[in-house]
Amino acid sequence: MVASKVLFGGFPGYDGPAPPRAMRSSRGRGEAARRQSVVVPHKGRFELLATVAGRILQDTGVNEGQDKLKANEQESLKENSPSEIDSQVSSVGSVTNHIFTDKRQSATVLCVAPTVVVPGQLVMNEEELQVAGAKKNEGVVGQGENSFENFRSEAAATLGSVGIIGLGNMEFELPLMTQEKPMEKNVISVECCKENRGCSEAIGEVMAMLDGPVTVMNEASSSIPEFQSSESGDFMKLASPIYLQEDKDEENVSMEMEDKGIVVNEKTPPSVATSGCSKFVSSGLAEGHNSRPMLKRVMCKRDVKFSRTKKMNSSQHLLQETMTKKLKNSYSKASDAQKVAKAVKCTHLSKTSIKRHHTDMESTDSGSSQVTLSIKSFTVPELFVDLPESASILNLKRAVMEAAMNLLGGGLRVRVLLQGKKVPDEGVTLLQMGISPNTKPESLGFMLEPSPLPTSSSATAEDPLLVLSHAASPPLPRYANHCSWALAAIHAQMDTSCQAKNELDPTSTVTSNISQESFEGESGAIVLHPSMGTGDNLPGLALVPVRQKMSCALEVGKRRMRRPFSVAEVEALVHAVEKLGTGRWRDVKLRAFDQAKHRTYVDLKDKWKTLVHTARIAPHQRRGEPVPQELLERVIQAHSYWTAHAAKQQAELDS
DNA sequence: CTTAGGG
DNA sequence: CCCTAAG
Repeated sequence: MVASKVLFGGFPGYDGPAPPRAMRSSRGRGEAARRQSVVVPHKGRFELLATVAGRILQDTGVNEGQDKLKANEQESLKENSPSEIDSQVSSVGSVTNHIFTDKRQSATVLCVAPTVVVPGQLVMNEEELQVAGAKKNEGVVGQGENSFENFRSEAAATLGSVGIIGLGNMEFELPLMTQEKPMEKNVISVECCKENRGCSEAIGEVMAMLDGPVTVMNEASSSIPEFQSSESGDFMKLASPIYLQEDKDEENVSMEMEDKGIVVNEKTPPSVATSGCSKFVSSGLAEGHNSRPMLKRVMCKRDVKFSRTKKMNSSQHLLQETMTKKLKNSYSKASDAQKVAKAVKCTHLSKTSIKRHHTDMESTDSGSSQVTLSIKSFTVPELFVDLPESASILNLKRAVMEAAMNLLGGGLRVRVLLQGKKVPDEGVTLLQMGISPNTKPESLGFMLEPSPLPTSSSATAEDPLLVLSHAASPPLPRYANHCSWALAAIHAQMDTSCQAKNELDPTSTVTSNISQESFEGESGAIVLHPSMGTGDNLPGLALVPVRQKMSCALEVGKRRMRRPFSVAEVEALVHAVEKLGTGRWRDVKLRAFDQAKHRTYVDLKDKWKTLVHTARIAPHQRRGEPVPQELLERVIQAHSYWTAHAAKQQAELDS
């Protein structure tokens, strides 16, 4: 009696990191340095950019066009050797914790099946998916050493026309932390094919949890009413096509994604025992060895609602604009709707929890208790990319990729946090650290920090920290693809969320604060927040700006990301300077950029300097987003005025 | 911490 | 944007 489980890891029904906190005072950078180093002290979530990084390094590519699919595939087949990024990963104590190793791929792959798999980025609707899937047989989770690749290939072959499995579509369970009920609240799991319980019931349960219709298909991609039990254990592949809901409003550019369907943690997830999952995996692995496990697909219809917000003052960031515009444009064009879907899908994918089942652990049972950890979410530092609107999607992807790689720069490493504090001694065992099966999940956390060493040198050391270095990954070619997309999507979504709140008119003297959220992102990261915990109205996967040390850490030695001033910001700056003069940048900051955490008064001062310069040079010599002549003239005016009239006692005028 | 400027 | 001397 093989008990299969369907783990809906991809549907953020979990609790996410703590919600964003209030902002701190708005004083220069000093604060950044003082920021707390708490990453996700909350649910012990594994906020891990490493995840992304890992995916970047090893994941499959997302294809823009079906035609590129094969090319990418081949490319990946020959050049992609997951082992390159083999996990230098920790072996905290006796627990070996590989994250991106090919060795355990067999185990990993098997986990793929029971995980929510959102096939590709191009899936637009069920029909399409079905059609695509009907062309060939369902991809089957492979076995053996190359299972991952096999799966990937097969999935690609199967879902080729609809893209390839994307980021975060797999579940990984990191056997690092002890959790009595690791899955609880985090993964929707359904007992399938268990004893008298029919799969149909399981599906029904899933449907109930997802609050949406679920179509179960067999290998022939034909819908089957009931999920049949298989002796070798069933593997269900869950796809959740995202539907777009057309919105008439053409004016609004910003969009807000609202995927209610993703909020599933409301419902009480069926209790699941880790062991059960492991068993499932292991059993599946064992049995699937000789007989390829059936891969079935369950499609869960989901609606992604796009609600546009009102005005969108010239956006704060170029990418923001570009992205939104792209989205908008594509949105308007029926034929391009897919692009939107792509972005959405990516976002969706990125939100997918990443867990991993570590079957090897089973045998480690030498007296000590098993410690299992499941990664539910990860944090991705903010990325900014500038692109002209004329840039192609590919350009965008590459740019994002570059940004991501740049971010990863010197490498990142994972730091274990126990009760909010870094665990310095990496040789200590979990037991010694008090990480036992009874440890409260929330007491354990992780954070990313820049690798102290320039590159991967630390990898050689026994440094149990996971070190990710882009040195190990050939840049764009194949990893770039979908990961960049995912990141881009993340950013895009974040942007939209910002805009949603940015209803203030920068020109307004009093309320010329630029969108809080958008600027707050400076603090560093956005957390893919599976679900804020409650309310169905809450976007299941809100991106939560998080202020954390990590961002600081990542900033170490690195030049700050370039964030061109938007016209709106320039406007705000000019307005403020007109009023305060050119010698009180602190006040200007407070007055017009109080919420823009990433704009220091020095930045404003510098910007003013460049503005003055810009205003003086010939228009054709200017670069970047063109600043309205009107503004430039005001710059000249204000500049000359204030240089003449020493900053009198204008102090009263402000306040 | 702020300013003011050069790099 | 960064770096820094100065105040």
